[in-house]
Amino acid sequence: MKKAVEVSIQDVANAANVSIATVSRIVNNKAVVAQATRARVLQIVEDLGYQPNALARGLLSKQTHTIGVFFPKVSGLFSSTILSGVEDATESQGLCAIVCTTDSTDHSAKRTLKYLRVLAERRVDGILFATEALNDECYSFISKVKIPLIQMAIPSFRSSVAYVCCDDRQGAFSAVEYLIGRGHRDIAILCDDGAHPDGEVPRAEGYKRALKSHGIPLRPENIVYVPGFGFQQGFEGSNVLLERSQRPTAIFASSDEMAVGVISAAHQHGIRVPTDLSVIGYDDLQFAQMSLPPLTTVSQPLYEMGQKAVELLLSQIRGQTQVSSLILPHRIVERASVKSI
Amino acid sequence: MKKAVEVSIQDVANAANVSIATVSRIVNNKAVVAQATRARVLQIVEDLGYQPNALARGLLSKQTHTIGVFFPKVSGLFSSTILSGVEDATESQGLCAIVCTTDSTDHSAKRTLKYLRVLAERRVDGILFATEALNDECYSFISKVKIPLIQMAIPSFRSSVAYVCCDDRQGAFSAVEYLIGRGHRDIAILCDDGAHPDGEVPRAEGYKRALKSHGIPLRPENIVYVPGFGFQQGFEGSNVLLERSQRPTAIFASSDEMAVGVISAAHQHGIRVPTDLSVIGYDDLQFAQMSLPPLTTVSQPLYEMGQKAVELLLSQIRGQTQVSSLILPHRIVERASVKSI
DNA sequence: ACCAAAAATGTAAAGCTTTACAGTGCAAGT
DNA sequence: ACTTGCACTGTAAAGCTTTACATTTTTGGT
Repeated sequence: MKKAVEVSIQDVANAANVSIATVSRIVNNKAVVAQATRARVLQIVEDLGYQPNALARGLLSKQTHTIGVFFPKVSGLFSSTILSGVEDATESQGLCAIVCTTDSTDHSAKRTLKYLRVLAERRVDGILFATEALNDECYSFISKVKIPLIQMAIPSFRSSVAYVCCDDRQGAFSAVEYLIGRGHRDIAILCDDGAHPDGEVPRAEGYKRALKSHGIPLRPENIVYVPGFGFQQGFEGSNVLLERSQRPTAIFASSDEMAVGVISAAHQHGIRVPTDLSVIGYDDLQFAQMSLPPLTTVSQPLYEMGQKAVELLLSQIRGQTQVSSLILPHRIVERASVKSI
Repeated sequence: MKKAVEVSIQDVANAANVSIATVSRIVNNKAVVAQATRARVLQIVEDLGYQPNALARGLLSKQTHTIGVFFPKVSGLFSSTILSGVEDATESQGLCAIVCTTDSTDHSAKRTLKYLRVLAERRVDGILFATEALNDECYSFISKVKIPLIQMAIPSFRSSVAYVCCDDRQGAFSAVEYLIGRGHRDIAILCDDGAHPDGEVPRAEGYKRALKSHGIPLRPENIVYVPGFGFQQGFEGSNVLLERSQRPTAIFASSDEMAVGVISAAHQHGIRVPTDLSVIGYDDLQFAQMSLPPLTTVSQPLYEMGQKAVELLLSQIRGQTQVSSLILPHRIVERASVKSI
């Protein structure tokens, strides 16, 4: 489908009996032009429905006002909340955001690399990378083509790439300390075994520290690793905990989804939450309020994270200079899934 | 930040001692070139890290391989599931998707119009519009600039714009019929009062028809309109139903979110679901499985909807000819929130 | 009325591709 | 040896802007 009539700056210039330079100046409000001319040209722009061609502009200015945003998957509240922040920020800054999904099952990062190539060809101004540590091949590509990059929701172990996230260790620490403050001593944790950039599991670390700092001995069987952050993982992972003779009084789940998995499993075992078992989640996604009982959880400011990431990226794009990372504060939001004992 | 070294086709041509035409031919695999030349040039492309400039390409070809995707908001499972389908389809077709949020509270559609202008300047190949009926100003803009357009998840009342969605009336009919089949007679519906393109509320229509076709008299107080599809609306809207002396035995909620709102409200009233009250939802979002009890609901293939919409859009882009709309099938997925009586 | 300076406008190049058309060189047919 | 045709490769235009620089017009001072 050939676009019907592409009206160009030349057409406007002809119709107005001026040169294209003048039209350009008027459209971009750049230099001073005579009032009369301006009015006339503007009228013609209107009549003809002239739309400056962003491609030609970008070709010249070497700026596309476009960024790419990567998520492992986009169909989930975690990603989409971040994306929402990103989109609001880009919109208000006059940028466009291209969504890219990395497909975390694809270990060779083929899809990511393909996207990266495409974005490089499109000369995007920058890239936001969420949740997943960047593999080496991808990273070296990005640094070769010199596209500004910010990581979101996960710290970067490469000093050359800035990030914005929360301190998971601290968040976990707070969560466990909260439980301890409510009188719990036998506390289990459900966490993802996914490899963190540092090779550790920060939420498990925070858990251990909280216990230690309160002089509570660590029962190794209270730490259960599961493959992922989903409902299913929470459900299955908690079964082993719930079937134990000496059941923990509280479970710290590494995500809200897992937490509601735990609640479902408990329900199936006839264990009441929070009467018989306390549960605390992580993230504070929308459905934390919607669960029964409403979930007490560690709130991460995901929306702001998206916004801030755009700001950081922008200052990197404009400033050239390496920008510093940002650790956003978490906080506990108390609802009804934890009982004091 | 000026991009450091933009290596162009000319650079490659120089390094290889050929003309840019030859390089272009090789890079695009267009015409036949000598084996030796091809190899040499390819090597140099590699060495120099040449990336063809998509802007220049687009300028010439008048195709950007980019589409814009509009949602009222993106931070919710409904939108993000559709988006996921869209993204998968675009990725596999070598397109990029720009996400645009319309901000449904903005009745003048200022944000939408701004985005539309931006997308027009970028010469996107097409536009996908989800969930909301296009207002007249936006529509006339789109048709003026002749950008192919497909609507998703909501039928269009303009014959010139094709759409892909489910039949809500039918879906509601199925839901209510399902309840009737389980012995329910006193069935309430909770639905959004938002203006539909046709000015009717299709899910309420389906509800009425189902009742009628089974000879069940309609109790007007069993239809409650609420402003929106959220948890809160479900919660509050159901209160009036639950506090009635003669409580309905089943509630059909127009969305899963509303349905879990209903369940929460019921819980607060000491009413057990499904023992004392049956609830059926709509959409089958991720948390329908996660609720307690797991939610029986009308499943809409949102992911496929996104995929199909891309296909439709693409055939409109390529084919020029007006494409036909698509009604996707819904189905009931039975979980545990409805009891037979 | 004339000149300098200021204001307004025009010219042309550059930015990077693709592609129609025009070569060039060589093998094969006569 | 000459022509034909083929396989390759090069030239240049076009696509749409922005902008440095050049040119024209206007203004205002004397």
